[in-house]
Amino acid sequence: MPLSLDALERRVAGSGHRITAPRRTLLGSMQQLGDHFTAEELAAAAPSVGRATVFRTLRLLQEIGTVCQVILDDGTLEYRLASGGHHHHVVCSACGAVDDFANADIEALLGALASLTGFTIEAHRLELYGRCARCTAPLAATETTAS
Amino acid sequence: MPLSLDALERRVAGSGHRITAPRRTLLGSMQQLGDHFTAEELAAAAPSVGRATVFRTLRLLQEIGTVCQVILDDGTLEYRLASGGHHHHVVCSACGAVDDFANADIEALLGALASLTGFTIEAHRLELYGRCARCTAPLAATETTAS
DNA sequence: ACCTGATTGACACGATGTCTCAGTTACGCT
DNA sequence: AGCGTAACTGAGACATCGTGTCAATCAGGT
Repeated sequence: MPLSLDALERRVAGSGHRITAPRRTLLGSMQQLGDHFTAEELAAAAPSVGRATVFRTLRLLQEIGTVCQVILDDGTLEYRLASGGHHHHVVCSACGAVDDFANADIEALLGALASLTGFTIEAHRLELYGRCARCTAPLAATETTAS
Repeated sequence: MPLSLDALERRVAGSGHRITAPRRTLLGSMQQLGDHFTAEELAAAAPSVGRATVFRTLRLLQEIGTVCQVILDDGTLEYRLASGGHHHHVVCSACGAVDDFANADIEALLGALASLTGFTIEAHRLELYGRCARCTAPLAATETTAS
């Protein structure tokens, strides 16, 4: 749990938005849901909050950089409390774990791609899919463990 | 127009699927729609084909690698006749142009990221957003691009 | 305590895609 | 050429995910 509820609330307040009971509830639920969650899971975890508010709050938190989207392998969306700053995701296709990473090499590569394509790159998405260390190991040893 | 209708049909047939009138219609419409199109545009361009079939065919063509998805900046999906093979997209946020590119450096970088994250990378998505050469030029004249 | 705009919940709506199912069709086989 | 069968199709109901509307409520500066 890298971010306290307090810190999250301060981020909301600091961005010029109000701290309300539903928002507090949602922030708390997000922490309890852990690493990553769908909008639906969040709505289910906070039944006292209206669906529209769940989506509105998710959008707000994305705008202020407190939450980020993860696009899964199959194209579905999950959300995740962001540690902050620009980063990318690695998603384990076996256990669903999501990790962040930021890599200067990628940003450098984008510069090269800019001249290659003639585009001025303004933004990008990069998502990696694979198996995390924990899920790779048992697979190599005995193929029975998984799924 | 790199791929003839014939070539497209042969790809479908070659993958063990039938050539039917709706599929032929859709392939033709895709070519006429040009570079990239939404499912809805395709459905509108081929009104004789049922909506379900449009989506089914898009899925089929994705599976056999004839069509690929482009995730736009705002998260919406477009489709595109794939030149084939693994590649990435650059999307112009001004005119909507979509370009492909494949880059060995990226694949190399993924190897480095694998050891960095401990993941075994199996797949990835990379989409770039920016302005194509044509859209960058007039902008540079009037206003200096930043960020 | 008061004011006022931000926020909310309920629900209708919209966009995008899938499922079902009875009817049709491609195409390998004879 | 004719047949049989599994693949395919269209129509429309349904599922999922998210947004718009609007009257009621609330946070937080004064």
